[in-house]
Amino acid sequence: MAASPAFCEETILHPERIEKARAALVDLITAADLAAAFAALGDPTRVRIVSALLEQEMCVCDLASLLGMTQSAVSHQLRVLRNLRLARARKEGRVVYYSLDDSHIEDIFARGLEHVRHRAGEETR
Amino acid sequence: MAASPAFCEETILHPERIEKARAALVDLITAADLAAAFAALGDPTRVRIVSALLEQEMCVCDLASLLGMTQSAVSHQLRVLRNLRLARARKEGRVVYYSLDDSHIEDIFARGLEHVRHRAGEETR
DNA sequence: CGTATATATGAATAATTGCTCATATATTGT
DNA sequence: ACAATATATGAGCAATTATTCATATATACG
Repeated sequence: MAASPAFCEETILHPERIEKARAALVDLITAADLAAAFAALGDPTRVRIVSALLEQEMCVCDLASLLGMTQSAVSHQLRVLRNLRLARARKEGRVVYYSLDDSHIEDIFARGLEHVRHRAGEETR
Repeated sequence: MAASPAFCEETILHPERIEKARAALVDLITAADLAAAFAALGDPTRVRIVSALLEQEMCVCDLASLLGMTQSAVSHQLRVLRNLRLARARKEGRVVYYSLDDSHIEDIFARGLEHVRHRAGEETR
């Protein structure tokens, strides 16, 4: 017996901490979903899009003009936000208006801003 | 006169919305900083590390054991979190204990979890 | 119906990134 | 000083991704 698992050859210093952490650890699926949601905010272009949509809903061509980017590039990024339910599309004729999907996004964005502005006040090195 | 800017050939549907959004739009530097912070949370491994650190501070080898990953891989990811001030290192002899750097992170993480769990309740397609 | 406009999308490419392996640094104990 | 241990780090590779270009879809207008 004692078939030691081949996938973990690591040293263990605090078994009780590992057990405690294992209870709190998010499962792989949740971790992947959560990472995907944060990754959607992990791009400067999408951050700027979200900051614009915080103010009001906007159509694709206005966003492209605002950001100084091509319609195609903006559309691709909007799809990312839409697929992850960070943004929502509303169609009116041939114009598609995008807005933020739920209030979680505004909260998360605001906290993120607090974090980087707090960090900006530190001397980094 | 009328030197039309070469970087924006896009159509404009609502000039007043663009002006309003321009006032709210985060600048490029802030967008990059914010995106970097979110991108740090945009990886499943780092999400799991953060979820473990929500419970208590942990050393590198315990984290490696918990996650079933090599010490090197975990150390690399911890550096990302540390560089962006999401995690903090405390050295005690040869053991380095990591913890979350500030309460923003816990808030952001919790809101993110709400978002994905809220989404999980929807029928996606 | 045909033309123009607003948006979406597929393919291709360049840049970024997560992990592994090997090795370096730092600390403890003998 | 030497060996063992905990962590950090540089190089390399495979996978992912942001943008561009070309084109497709959809709606409005004549």
